[in-house]
Amino acid sequence: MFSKACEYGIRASIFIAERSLMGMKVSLKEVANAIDSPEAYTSKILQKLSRHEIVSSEKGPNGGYLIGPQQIEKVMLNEIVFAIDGDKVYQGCGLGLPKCDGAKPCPAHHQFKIIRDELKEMLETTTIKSLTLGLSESLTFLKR
Amino acid sequence: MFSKACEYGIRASIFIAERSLMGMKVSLKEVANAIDSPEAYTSKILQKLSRHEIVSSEKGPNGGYLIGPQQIEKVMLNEIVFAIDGDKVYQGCGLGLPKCDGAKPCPAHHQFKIIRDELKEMLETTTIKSLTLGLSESLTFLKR
DNA sequence: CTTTTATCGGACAAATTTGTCCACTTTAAT
DNA sequence: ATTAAAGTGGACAAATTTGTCCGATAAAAG
Ligand code: FES
Ligand code: FES
Repeated sequence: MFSKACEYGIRASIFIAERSLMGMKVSLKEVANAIDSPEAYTSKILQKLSRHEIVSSEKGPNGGYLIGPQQIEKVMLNEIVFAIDGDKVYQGCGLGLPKCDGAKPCPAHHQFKIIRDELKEMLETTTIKSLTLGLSESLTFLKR
Repeated sequence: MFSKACEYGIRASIFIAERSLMGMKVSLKEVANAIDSPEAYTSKILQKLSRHEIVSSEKGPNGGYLIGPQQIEKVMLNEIVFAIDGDKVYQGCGLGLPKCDGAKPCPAHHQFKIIRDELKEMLETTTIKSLTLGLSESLTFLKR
């Protein structure tokens, strides 16, 4: 569905959001450990999210990543997907034609459009914050 | 959503099915041309579909690919996806955890499960034959 | 039986994605 | 000021996916 980079990005954002809600910053090492991802690779992904102003980063001792109080209410899943994977989820044809185009559709356009529209709706209405809810009670997990 | 190989595989199957319904066989070259795919790569994919008994192949002069009269009524989209991409569509976690597992779910499991179940349902109930319908009237397209 | 035509399958090559390393910058603490 | 602790960013490496080449195999036609 998404690239591995995007999966890491979402998991990382959820973790940072959870800690930010508790008023904490987290280091790269903590993120990588929490979501079980390669540290340096995760760093690249967080840089991208930082440039897209989805997460904030602070350098120096006691630095780390966080999501500010205003941002945390607003960041939707689709922003992270868009920042990392671009618009291929939105514009891509299920059968691989250059672009999904209802005016010249592939044979499965109708079937795929239904699914894709629902996925889009889900991504656009799900906040990162809402995804942190089950974490502290161990109802949900960021690694296994 | 799917690998490129899988996209080629579905497009190829739809094309072969359309011709098979007209009682024709098609050569590798015709397939690759019809779906705008690299010939040798398409060959690998058709071999895989052939080994999974989704399409039939015949060697020698007047050889080519076809889908038999019984098969064409039965082949569903999900069989092609499964033959090429395996069960990652079915078992994969949306956030990249090793396996989607409701007993130890990722934070977005609920949201993803809804989408994935619908995708699964769609793939399992859509026949290749049904996807050929708009082709001859140029209502749908296998390449652009 | 030979030739021609087609798929089969293994080895190889290119491109993309994923992952690593290290020098650099920024910032806080001493 | 100096040092140590963090993220930054560029170059590189490994792995995976995508794509190519070519000889082997099978079958029909002459
Ligand atoms: S054209 Fe293929 S999904 Fe829309
Ligand atoms: S565990 Fe992540 S989608 Fe089910």
